[in-house]
Amino acid sequence: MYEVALTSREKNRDGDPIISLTPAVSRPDKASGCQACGARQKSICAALSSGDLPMMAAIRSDVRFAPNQTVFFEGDPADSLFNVKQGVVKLFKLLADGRAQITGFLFPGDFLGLALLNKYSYSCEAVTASELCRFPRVEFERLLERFPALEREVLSTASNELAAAQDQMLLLGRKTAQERLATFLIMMRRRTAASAQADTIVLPMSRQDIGDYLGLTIETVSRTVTRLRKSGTIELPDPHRFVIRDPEALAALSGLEDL
Amino acid sequence: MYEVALTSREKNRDGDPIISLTPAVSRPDKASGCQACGARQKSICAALSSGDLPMMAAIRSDVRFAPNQTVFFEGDPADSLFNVKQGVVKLFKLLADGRAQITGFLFPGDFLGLALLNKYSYSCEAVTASELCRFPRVEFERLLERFPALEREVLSTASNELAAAQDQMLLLGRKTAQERLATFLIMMRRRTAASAQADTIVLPMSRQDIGDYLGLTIETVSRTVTRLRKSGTIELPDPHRFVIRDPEALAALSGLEDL
DNA sequence: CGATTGCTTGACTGGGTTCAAGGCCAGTGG
DNA sequence: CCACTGGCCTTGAACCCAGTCAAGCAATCG
Repeated sequence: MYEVALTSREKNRDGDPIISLTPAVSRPDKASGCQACGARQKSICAALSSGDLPMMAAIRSDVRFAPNQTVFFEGDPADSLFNVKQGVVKLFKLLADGRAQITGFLFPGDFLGLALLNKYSYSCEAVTASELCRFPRVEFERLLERFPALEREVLSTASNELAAAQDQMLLLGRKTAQERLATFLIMMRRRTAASAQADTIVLPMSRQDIGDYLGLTIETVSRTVTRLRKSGTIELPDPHRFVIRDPEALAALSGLEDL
Repeated sequence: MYEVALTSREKNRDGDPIISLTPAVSRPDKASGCQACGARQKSICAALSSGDLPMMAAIRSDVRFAPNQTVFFEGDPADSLFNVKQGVVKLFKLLADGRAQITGFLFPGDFLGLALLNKYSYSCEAVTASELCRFPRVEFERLLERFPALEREVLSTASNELAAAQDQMLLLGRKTAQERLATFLIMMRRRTAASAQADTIVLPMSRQDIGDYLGLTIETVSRTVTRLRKSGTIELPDPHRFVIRDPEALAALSGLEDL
């Protein structure tokens, strides 16, 4: 098993050479079809009919990652695209001195790997133990040509991400710490919606990750969480479990229209 | 002619109803073909062969906008897509209290209008007198279905914008004022590259716009410009004309790898 | 001309960062 | 079983970068 204890941030600080590790736990699994995939309905694969699914199954394989393990680094040759099947992964960019900006957290069903010039323009790391469905780029592009509905779906996904990115720019450029955290909690609640306990959201990422996503330090995240807690807007059974006591108050703080 | 003196920011602050104005100066111009279009080579239209161009020409029309005139507002029905032919336009989002975040400046050849749920998720306003090439959404989508190369090009454009958006998130979340401005100048230089005077860049937008793009106030923009000027990195023949005296120093300040 | 608009500059403030310490908990080893 | 350790989170105190408030200047325009 590879040494994966260091985060990419620390690697960068120490000036170690940045080398993409092959997955520590990899289970090529082409045999298993896509029918049984739990993420299928939520992912781009939904664009294909059951009859066409085997075409996709033929080129895919499963890869697993331990928490904090790197999927790929910014600058790596972008020869794969992925669908998240299980777990949570993060996309991020680094500055030379180690400052990090997480550009997104990806959940089951989310798609990643669009790239230009055949280089990834961001790094990807597992937040929790994760399972990704991998497609070699060349074969995937052949699939896009063959199935316009799939390409349409990818374009739709990209448009979605673009809109989310613009929201995030508004957050990073103009919102206060409290507005950022409130917005974040509401967005996470939307993603987890339709679960049994709609108002309890479990955030598997660390305070550092939340800070790197919201453009804040861990201290500010912690203090702001405390403030929301003391005001009665949220409750914290444990540091990763957020119970939203007053959704309206949270929405009012977030600068968003609705929940 | 319509009253267009108020900016959208002021409109919002004053609580006026937000209504999309029809272009003050509109010249439907379907007759003119696309062959003579100066923006053609730089835009998505380049994906179509000369033989297929008339299909596109048949559905397009020209619209002109005066400086500060609104092309569309966030929330408007997204029934058009546009290509910038001349001038500069900005895309932006507003918070309820008037805080604004510009998510992008668009130059000739740039494409805009991708939207979900048939609503624009951002507003668009002319920075300078501009001419846009307009496509009705429904017809444009038929074109996408008919010409896979065009759809591929749109997807490529969206990927590009996504990468740019991620860079901007890094800037807004983690860079200092000086790093933001240096990055901005370098990006603008790249866009204007290959012109006669490569190191003189003309920025038509106001300090307010630059601030709204970089997540800063006009005062901070102004002070930072002054600092770069006094350090000899840049020179300012006039407030909108930036001469880059020391590109390497600027790159070093920006946190970017190259110019 | 005076008035307005856009940019700059100065003085002061404050929200968020930095630096530092302490608490909590799970894992480990004596 | 308990001391020790390290990771993660929280809290406090001091600081600082960018924001706020205010004034002044140059160019444009009615």
